[in-house]
Amino acid sequence: MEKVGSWDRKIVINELTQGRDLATELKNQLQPAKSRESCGYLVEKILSSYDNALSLLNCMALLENPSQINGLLGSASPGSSEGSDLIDSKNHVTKERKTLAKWSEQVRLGSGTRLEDPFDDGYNWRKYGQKVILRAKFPRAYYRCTHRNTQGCLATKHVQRTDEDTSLFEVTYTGRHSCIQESLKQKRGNSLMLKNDGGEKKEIQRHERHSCIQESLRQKKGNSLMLKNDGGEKKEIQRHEVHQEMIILKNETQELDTKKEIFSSSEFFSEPVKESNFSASYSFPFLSSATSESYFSRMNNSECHHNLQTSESYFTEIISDPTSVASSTFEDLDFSIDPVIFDPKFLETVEHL
DNA sequence: GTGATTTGACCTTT
DNA sequence: AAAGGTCAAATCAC
Repeated sequence: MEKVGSWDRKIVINELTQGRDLATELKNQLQPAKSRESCGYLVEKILSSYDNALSLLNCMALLENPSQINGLLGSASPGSSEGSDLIDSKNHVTKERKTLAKWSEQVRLGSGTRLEDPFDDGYNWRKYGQKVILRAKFPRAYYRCTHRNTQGCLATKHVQRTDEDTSLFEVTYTGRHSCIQESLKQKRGNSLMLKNDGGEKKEIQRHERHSCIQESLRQKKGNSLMLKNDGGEKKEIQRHEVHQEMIILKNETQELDTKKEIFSSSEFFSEPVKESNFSASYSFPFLSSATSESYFSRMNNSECHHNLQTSESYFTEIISDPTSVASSTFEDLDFSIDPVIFDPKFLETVEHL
């Protein structure tokens, strides 16, 4: 456990460091009054970093004290663990609503705008319910993220048409997205393509690049990737440089330099509508279609993976194979992680989710 | 056939 | 206990 703690600590330190850096960047953005959208994106990233750090700290506390796991995962009694998922008598999962991030905004339906347009916030939502609200003329519609099952994203929202102004809608969001959205990249442009062994392409959004690269790196067995600018000039990044991208695992200053070199801040945080002058074509021969979906379906209800945008697959591999932890997963990395022995009761609990 | 929506029932929160 | 929130079977759309 001790080793896991020190390993996770690196991730937490990195998340907090990233949050600080993003806050600094936001500060710089605010000075010349840059676009609202880029500022909003930065805020989102900052909050996400802090969420990740806090979620990790919660998980670490659990791993260090497995006796808490019953309270977290199995008990239906409210208030057993802050922000945790709970399982009710019918094995349903409910979230303690009061502990989730919640905010609302008002959206006006302009003339010529289709009804669904104001709610197209770039994320994919799936309607899961509608409810008549007391003293409200119009029913409230409930949506959750389409990627709830596949990526374990717990973001939800509800949309309520206001009584006074029928063109005005109040949209209340609960929980931030921990998923990678397909639609956002189309809206904002500056996408890049990932190609796997079979030639199957996967497009990723500009702001998703870093996490996506990290995800690809986690899949191991890669030697290089290619960057190509508008002039067709290619730049190959070798595997040892790729490792520098893994700020999640190695919190060193040189990797920040590498990141800046690939995605210079001016381009990375530029106006979303502008096309990037540095389109990238990545080829990851090691990018497989393997996902942690089976894990998500089992771990879907655990705070341990919620919001762990950058480390969920680590937990996946650690937990899914207790007999060969770490050494196989990270065999090509520049560091080693000592094997971890999990409490069998913990693994049993996870299996039953 | 697959994925999204509808809707009544059930659960949680206050 | 009432109201809000979620689930899941039935239904719809493609």
